[in-house]
Amino acid sequence: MNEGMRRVQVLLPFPGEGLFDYRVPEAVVPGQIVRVPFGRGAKLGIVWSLEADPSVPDERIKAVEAVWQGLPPLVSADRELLEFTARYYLAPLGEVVAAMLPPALRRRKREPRTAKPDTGGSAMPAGLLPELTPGQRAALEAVPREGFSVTLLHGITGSGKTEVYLRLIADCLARGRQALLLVPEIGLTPQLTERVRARFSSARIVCLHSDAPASERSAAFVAALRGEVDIVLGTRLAVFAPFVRLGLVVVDEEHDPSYKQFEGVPYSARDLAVWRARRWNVPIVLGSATPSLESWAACEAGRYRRVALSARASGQPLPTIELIDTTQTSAEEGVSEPLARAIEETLKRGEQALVFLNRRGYAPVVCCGHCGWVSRCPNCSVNLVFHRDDGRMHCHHCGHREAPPRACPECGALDLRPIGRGTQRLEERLQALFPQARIARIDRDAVKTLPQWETLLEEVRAGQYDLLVGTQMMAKGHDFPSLTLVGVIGADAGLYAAEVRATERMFQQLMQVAGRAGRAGAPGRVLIQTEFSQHPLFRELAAHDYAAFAGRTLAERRALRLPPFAFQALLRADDEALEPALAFLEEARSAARSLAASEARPIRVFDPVPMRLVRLARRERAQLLVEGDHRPALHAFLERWAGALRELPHPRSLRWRLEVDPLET
DNA sequence: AGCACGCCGACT
DNA sequence: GTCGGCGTGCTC
Repeated sequence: MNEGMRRVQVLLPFPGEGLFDYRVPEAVVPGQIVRVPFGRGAKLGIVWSLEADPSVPDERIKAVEAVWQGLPPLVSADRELLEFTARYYLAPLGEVVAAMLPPALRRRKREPRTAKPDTGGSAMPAGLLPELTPGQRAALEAVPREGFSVTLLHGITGSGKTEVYLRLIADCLARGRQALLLVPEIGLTPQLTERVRARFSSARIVCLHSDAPASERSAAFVAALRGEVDIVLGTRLAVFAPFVRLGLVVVDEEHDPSYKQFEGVPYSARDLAVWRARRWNVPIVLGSATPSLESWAACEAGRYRRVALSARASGQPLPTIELIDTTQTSAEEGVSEPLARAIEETLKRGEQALVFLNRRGYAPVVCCGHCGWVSRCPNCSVNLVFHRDDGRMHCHHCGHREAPPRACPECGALDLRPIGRGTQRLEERLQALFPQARIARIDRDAVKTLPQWETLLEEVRAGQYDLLVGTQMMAKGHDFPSLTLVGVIGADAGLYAAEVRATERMFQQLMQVAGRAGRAGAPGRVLIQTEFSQHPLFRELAAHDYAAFAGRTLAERRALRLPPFAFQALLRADDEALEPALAFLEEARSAARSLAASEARPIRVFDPVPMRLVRLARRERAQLLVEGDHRPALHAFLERWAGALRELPHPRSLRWRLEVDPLET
């Protein structure tokens, strides 16, 4: 081996473990960013260990192309974050580092130039700060500024959680430390981004999210690695942003399912954020009006602190929430008489109303009135949704579209009807009821791009619309000053669903959408149409009593040994047909049973079953659930099981993946 | 993931 | 007779 060179292990973004040996100059330390020859090309990697793998002969070892000396090495806490992620989610390390290194940076041939000496300076808040409410002041006093702690900031909508985050961040920056602020979706929170920028106008802030231009992501990563950043604001992928002096982590809307990654390594950014805060020994704040039951239970167990903000910052009362029993009142074309009357009164007062229906399109299915034929997707096990705008039937899962047949393909009858209702049909109905009203429909079909969305939000705020029809896009934290009425249609879907988290989701969504009503001026009113007005969920919702909902639901989960009182992993398999997928899972189950037998603590291995949405994009899907009451024990089992799974033979066309802490089972 | 090599269909 | 399909195998 060459003089002055040593052999080290380099971690590369790669589908497997990604650890390869290279020769490097003596001075190299772990964490250093290097560019290495790989195959015919080259890759960016991280010096991982000074211990090389002796089984690879020296003559096969290449020398690194360049050590990017201008970049400080990734600190050990952040290297350990990658290792933990790989271990916890049973993913190869190479795939995890691929989630961290921005693609544009990986493509770079040369090291990025040393940055302009950016004035970090004071980075202190600019201008006059809003006066804190007593609740906010108490919350700020309750959050420790040093050492690891998890605080659940349970603040009702409009209670001023953001102001608490901003003060904590200011405090963190004042101590010369960096803050990480995670948000569910940047696109949906332009207001938060603006507020952070306005408040810390002299701070170095980077935004990290998957829609950001590649070069921007790359530059943000480099700046963060160099410690030339005060605040990292971003979506789930920002949980991997490198830090050099992290001082605070904030996860806004911590219950939001978009913290969960589905493609690639199936990680939960919220959970990793907590791990990261612990490793860095810094406080983390999880904020939500409707916390996840996981976090709520952690408070009950004394692992997290809970701080409540229970009054609106404006002093406004919470909206009144009333139910409309649709078994008693007919809801013609979806809009009941009491709701129609309430909308009319609202419009008369010159205020805005929102009707929430979480189903886009015109009608969820087209049906033959003669033989009962229904429009099915050829690729998925779902009905095709009729859309009025292009007059075609759409699959909301695989994107398939087709024109509706003139006559029934089964019986030839000329009696095809759109059945049920989506936002387009609701809009039509509302326009018929209120011909003068200016209606905006807000769903993914009407709002396709971020600029479009921002323009529309602006127009709504400027009062260019009287009546809004929207899906869950509408539910997330936007302020509409003259919106005083919210109507909810078709809220019952989650109520008796088999999904463990269906009611939790539904409660969260209803509470979020209810929070849109009456934020600035007049008091808000929420009307919910339901067939199940006696369900306790609605009583709790009407009382704005999240604690009651959480307490009742957690008691149910405890009794049934469901999460968060059990830990789960889900093995999914898909293939062109269902049988091979089930056969693979059957083998996997046998392996699991024999491994589980030798575990000290019980591991429950369930039967392979077809997934609820069994066919998706021409593939048939099945799954197998395993559960344990003790997380370390489940993990010990999962590690052994994952090893066995990799040895299991299966047809080439079959794909499988193991998901730890699945959100949906 | 890239990017080779490697054996079977329609074309300048 | 070639150009090119993507199956599978490897990368320190």
